[in-house]
Amino acid sequence: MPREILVTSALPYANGRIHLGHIVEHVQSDIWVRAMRMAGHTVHYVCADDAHGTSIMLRAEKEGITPEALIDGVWKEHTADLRDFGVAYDHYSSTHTEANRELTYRIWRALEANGHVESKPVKQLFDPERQMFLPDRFIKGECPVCHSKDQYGDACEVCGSTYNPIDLIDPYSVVSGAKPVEKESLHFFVKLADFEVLLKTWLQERRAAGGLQAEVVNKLQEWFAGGLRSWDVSRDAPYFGFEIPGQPGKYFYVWVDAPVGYLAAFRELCERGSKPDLKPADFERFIRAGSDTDMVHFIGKDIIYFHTLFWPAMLHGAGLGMPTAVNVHGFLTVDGAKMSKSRGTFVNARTYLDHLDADWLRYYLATMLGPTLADIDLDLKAFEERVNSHLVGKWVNIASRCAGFVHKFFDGKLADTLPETARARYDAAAARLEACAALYEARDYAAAVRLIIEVADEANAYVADHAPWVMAKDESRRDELHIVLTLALNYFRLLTIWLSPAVPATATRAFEFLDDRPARFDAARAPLLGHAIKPFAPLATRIDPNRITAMIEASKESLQVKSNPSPPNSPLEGEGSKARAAASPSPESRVPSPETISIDDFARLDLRIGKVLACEAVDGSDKLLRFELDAGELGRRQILSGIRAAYADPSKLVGRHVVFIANLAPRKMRFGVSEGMILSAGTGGNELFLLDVDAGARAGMPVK
RNA sequence: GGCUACGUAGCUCAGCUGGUCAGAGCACGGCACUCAUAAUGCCGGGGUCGGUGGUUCGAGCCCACCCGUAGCCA
Repeated sequence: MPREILVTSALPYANGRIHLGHIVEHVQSDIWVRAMRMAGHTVHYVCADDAHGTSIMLRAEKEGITPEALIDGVWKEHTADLRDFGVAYDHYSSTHTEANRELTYRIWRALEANGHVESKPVKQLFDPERQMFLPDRFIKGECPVCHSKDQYGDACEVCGSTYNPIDLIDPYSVVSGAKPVEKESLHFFVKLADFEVLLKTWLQERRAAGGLQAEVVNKLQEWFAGGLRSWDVSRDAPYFGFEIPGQPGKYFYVWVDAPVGYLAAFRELCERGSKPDLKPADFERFIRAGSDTDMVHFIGKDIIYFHTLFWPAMLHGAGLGMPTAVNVHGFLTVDGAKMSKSRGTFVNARTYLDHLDADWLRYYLATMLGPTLADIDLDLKAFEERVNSHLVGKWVNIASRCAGFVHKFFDGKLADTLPETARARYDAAAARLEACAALYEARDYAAAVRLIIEVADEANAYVADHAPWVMAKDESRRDELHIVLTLALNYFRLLTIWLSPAVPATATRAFEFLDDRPARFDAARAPLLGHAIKPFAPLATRIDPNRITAMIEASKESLQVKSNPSPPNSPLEGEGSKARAAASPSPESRVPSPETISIDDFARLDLRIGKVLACEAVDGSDKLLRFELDAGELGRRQILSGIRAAYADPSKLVGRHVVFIANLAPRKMRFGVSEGMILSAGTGGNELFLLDVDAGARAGMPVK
């Protein structure tokens, strides 16, 4: 039964660029939308920039422009990035629109009228210089637990503890540097507890219907167990956002109007009349309670809370329909680790596009994406191999190896009919791939692609078994040859149809070659016969690994911010590891080893693993860094180490493991006692590299 | 700290309600083929399914504990 579905992706924040983490989500939803359309459903696909909040206000100020100018520029960039990744929104709006203001007000007034709003005074830190309340992330100070300096107001990055910004020692405003003062102000709250029963019912019902993943519901049970607190939805001026009606100086917290932005974008789409199947009146039909249309959200696991508690509660409280599904995905890691600016694995969408093809990443992501919220890893080597092998070696290769014969011997035309055995073969493959429709719908793209590639293997084996290049030499076998080529190219068409949601641009080129434009999965049921194809041109090229390397290099943020006219091979300028490797002496030319020592001599050294708890430059010294190490059973160690020239940003070292000598006699220095020595490789100066240890090692472990 | 996931061949992952479940792809080795973007086909080596106990006639699959990883704690 065809459905009418409104699909959204989480709104990217207008205070930053689109990066590969965002792309996972937009590609996931885009593939879903394309697949659902090909299955015959009517889908409306919208998104928007999330344009409000303190961060945007302050950044605009810093750049000396209005917030409107800032978000306008970012919008242009975001939409171009997404478009070039093949993500085809019907409409991409912004939360800073009149449509959104109206809808936000409408929902708010309904919540108020239904008695779901309360107000009470709240004490918060206030910047007396800037005359503004400070969000947690805009206050820094010393951690009340481990006493690390310069920690944010919500949590300590060194010891991981969470606290209230009021508990920070010596807090200061990130905005002005002033010492914040406590100040009271009236805040407005949505009484979430009013919706507890409703939400529990909704969650169970959605879970049963497949609209929510079991893991998500589990997660939410925790929050229910703790009781639902009222949700603080107001912020005081100055704030870039919508003023609360009837409350001058009070603004809606950005998380109120952000999800409403889904609906506002959809309303704009309805009113714009750009889609023949959508009229202005459809808006109310979609959003009303009890609508038979669907609303499906795609989000990351970090914002589950907002979309499964606040958002449905707001909608219901305002008398509107709740979401049909909230599909949650995990985070993207690169080469098994969190994206890192210094390693160059924090890649902006545009940087990727400057070096690589969008469909390559879309394909790789499709092979990794499943219905769970497991994180997905972009393994750069696997990415290269899989794209080259699957896309070029298996899929496109089928067309590439057959096209020449068809043009040479048959004037570019496929056979008019397939004999029974060949037809049976086609039908079996087509029937097998129909399972992909359900897999796409269930967001198990990885399973769908696995199936498709299995059939591609089958197709290549078929070609190899029938060896058209042998038949081609025998004029009496022309008909036989024609059949083999026709079936092989129909395999190719079949695969292309099912692959097209994942790799739309490449599929479009493939269909141009076939001179065929199937819009539905249904088209795969009947093979293409008696049909002329176009000359073959390469549909997809292999990934040159150098381009991946170039992309990573381009993404590296120099650790050394200040421009230091250093030698070209400075390790701090974009790593330069290859340059160093090339410059290092060959094994043959190595300096002769110093005299040998006995195992006992070595045993005298107590080498240990230490975890860096804190690291900072020592005031008054231009060489020293002060380390605080977790040495496991040995407790904590303070070590002063002269490697500052090589590690300009000591905070980046916090959390990593180092190797140090634990039984070196403590040494009193001008800046304190150093209890050991941290090992690093290199010749000194800025040519120093801390030793690393493989994952699994723990603080305090002996090194032997 | 509490909670929630996850931990299967070198790499990325499949393994449905416990009973050919020890698998696939890539990588690697050998052979074949030469139509094709050195693409394709066939064969092969490789894992005590994180660890330890337990439930069961039988456990990657269920339970407990431990270790490791990730995330969440409004």
